[in-house]
Amino acid sequence: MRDEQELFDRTAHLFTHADEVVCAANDLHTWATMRGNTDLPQPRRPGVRGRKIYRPQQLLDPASAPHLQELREAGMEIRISEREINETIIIDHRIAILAAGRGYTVLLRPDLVHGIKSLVEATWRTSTALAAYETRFAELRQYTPQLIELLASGCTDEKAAREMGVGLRTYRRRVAELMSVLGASSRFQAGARAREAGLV
Amino acid sequence: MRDEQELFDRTAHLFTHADEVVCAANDLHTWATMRGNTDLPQPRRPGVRGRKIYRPQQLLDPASAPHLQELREAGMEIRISEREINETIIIDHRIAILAAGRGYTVLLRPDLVHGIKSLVEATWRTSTALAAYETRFAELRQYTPQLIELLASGCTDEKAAREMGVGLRTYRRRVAELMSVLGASSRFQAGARAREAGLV
DNA sequence: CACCATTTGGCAGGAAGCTGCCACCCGGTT
DNA sequence: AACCGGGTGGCAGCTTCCTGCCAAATGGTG
Repeated sequence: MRDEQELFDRTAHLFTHADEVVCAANDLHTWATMRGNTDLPQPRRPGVRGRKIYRPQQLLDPASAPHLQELREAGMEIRISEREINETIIIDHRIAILAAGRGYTVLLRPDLVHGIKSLVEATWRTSTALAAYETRFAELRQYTPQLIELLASGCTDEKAAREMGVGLRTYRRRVAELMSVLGASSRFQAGARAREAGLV
Repeated sequence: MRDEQELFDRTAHLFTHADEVVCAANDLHTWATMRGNTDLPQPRRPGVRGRKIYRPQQLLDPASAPHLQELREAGMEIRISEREINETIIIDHRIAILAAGRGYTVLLRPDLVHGIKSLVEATWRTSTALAAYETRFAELRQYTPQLIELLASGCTDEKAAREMGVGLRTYRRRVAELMSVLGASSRFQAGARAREAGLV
């Protein structure tokens, strides 16, 4: 298929009957169009499972916030992947749609779909729930990157504080703050969670 | 294709001319057979890049050690993925081979291959270099899962040591050992790397 | 059993991390 | 000017973490 319109026209019926949809997207654009035409995966029927994988950039883009909100309200599970992902949709374990160049390819062969599905599932598992990101990260992202980088570099608090031109007390205060935000009670835990959240 | 033999017969020439091979396998069996018939990806020509992704189980299986050794000597890059992966080979960005059920499928369409490749690359990136594992992981794995779990739980060393029925000194020794394996000089860093390696 | 290597864990002393207290500086308000 | 809320950072005292040292336990070997 050559463009989104064609994809949309020919797959809309698949979505309306789907019991399970997994969808990975590098940018909102792809599915935004579809959504713009008709709220595609929505309205969703109860008992239907929908999952989406996005990239962190989406969270920083204010324009996409409403869309995410919409999806969440529709009961979608949303995760964020730090890794580059290929645009992919999998429907009911039976149908796989891959973005290829600027067209799309629909795969139906069960064995192929299964293979692709297992790859997507792997990405899903290594991704982070949106909630873990969003909750307090938006406001955190402004001043913590350097802090986390220093922490992750493994140097002592003293060096780190000097590095960011701040007193030891202040540095530690910020670490404590960060840990509280991450809900961590040890630095190891904090490190794990930071990494989990893709902040490292 | 229906079985390994057929796959082997029909793809051998691809390997001998390949400049880059990426390969993911859940068990050695798949490619072991091929290797048994003729040292397949080997002998490898200089300048050729070969990458393989395995599962941690391989490291525990003594039978596979020689094979891994062989691959490494052939200059293969080997990584370990904590995640379930689908058997996949990608040759020169042009050809993808997927295991499907008990047969195999060879894909040639550039767009499809590219899509699959990006998925495999994502898995590659989230995987851990064999070296990081093997060095001391084989023997470490017996008691580190619990250790990491305790560390990640955020409790103090004292509680953790009691929890795993071991002296405080021993517990800390193990933590130090783990950190050394992870190449971390702070617990935060260790947490981040452990998470990165999928050990959490 | 005696002998060895390895592992364990208590102890001690030091390094790093944590936090309450408080004085200080700064921009905004009254 | 006096006042105030918020961020800063030195200090002190405490907890936690780190590690070298060594004695005791453990587990094979000869």
